[in-house]
Amino acid sequence: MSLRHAVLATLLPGPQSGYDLAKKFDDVMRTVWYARRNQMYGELAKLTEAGFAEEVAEGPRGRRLYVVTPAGRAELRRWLVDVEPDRTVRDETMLRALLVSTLDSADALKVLEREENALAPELRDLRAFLDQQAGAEKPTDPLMMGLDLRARMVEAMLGWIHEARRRILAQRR
Amino acid sequence: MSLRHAVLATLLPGPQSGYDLAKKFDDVMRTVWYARRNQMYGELAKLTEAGFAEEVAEGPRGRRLYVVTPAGRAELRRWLVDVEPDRTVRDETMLRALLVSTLDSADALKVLEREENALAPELRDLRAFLDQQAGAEKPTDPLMMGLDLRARMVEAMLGWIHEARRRILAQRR
DNA sequence: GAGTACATGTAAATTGTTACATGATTTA
DNA sequence: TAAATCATGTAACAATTTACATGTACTC
Repeated sequence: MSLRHAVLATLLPGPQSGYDLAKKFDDVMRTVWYARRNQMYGELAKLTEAGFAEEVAEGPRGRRLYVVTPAGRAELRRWLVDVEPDRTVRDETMLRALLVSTLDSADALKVLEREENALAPELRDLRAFLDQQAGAEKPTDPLMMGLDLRARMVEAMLGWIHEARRRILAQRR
Repeated sequence: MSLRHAVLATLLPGPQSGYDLAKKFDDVMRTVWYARRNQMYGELAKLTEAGFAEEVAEGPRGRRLYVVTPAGRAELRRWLVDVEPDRTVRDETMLRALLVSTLDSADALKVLEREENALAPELRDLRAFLDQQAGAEKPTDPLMMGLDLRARMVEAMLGWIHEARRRILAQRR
């Protein structure tokens, strides 16, 4: 049940609506803990009921703004520091990578190329953004740290793709 | 719905029971697509109903052995080659890494250290196994390729942890 | 005034988790 | 013969996905 804490942390910077959070999940959280728009509203309701968030204002178009309560901050800290992490993984990209080796070499190379074409531009954009932000005031900013981690992950995946291709081509002869 | 294809691929090498598959998911698939023991039985039933697997024998203790049918092989290939991958991620380790920056520096360093202590031995074991297997006959074996990918991912995460620690300590002064 | 983006939800179906139930065979 | 491991499942609950429903404010 990590969605609760992902939402709590995303709400931390200040009063935001479910819609605002959904956008942040699409932009920043997507590569870490994906969630759909309609999950936000349910989670905000549960968070409010539990006393970890509260509604502070209503804006135009029925917009409801929430903030994290002190109890919510404490809960987030408790979860990060005291709760033993659930290290189980469910990553379709990795699963597909693993299963590529069940294909014949032509299919395998095709699939690997598609992955590379999806990941290479992402890494380029990440690197460009991070380089541009280098030397900024806040090097420990969650966004910066998160994007740096993502860049390292994508780089590792691309390195693996090159190695996989090399092995498949070597075995062909 | 990747479980279906993860099970199909795991069943590929030959006749196996739900129990056998569960063990493989615990050992090898754990770092890619985790699934519980009791999910296997349900998935095998669905796979059989869909014609992608079939029961071929009964062993001792009610052990039921399944194999992948030709239709199952075709389905696995179709999914890998023709179905656009779902690249959404849900990774608690990455989520926690991102949220570490919401903590004060003492807590953050503590949490980073715990992660490092969990990952460093895993990487050591992976490297030892891969080095030992280097030069084996089957360099494109799914297990080898999967472990190589996992090693690269863990390495990337450890690199990020060191960078995160460096930034936190630098900001302290 | 039309189109776009904003904004919040609900219902049904699927997938995954937790807890429990049951019994067989092997090994010490 | 007791304990460990093998072996399959079900029921209730929680999380997630998909599809739908509804209406508001801004911008051209």
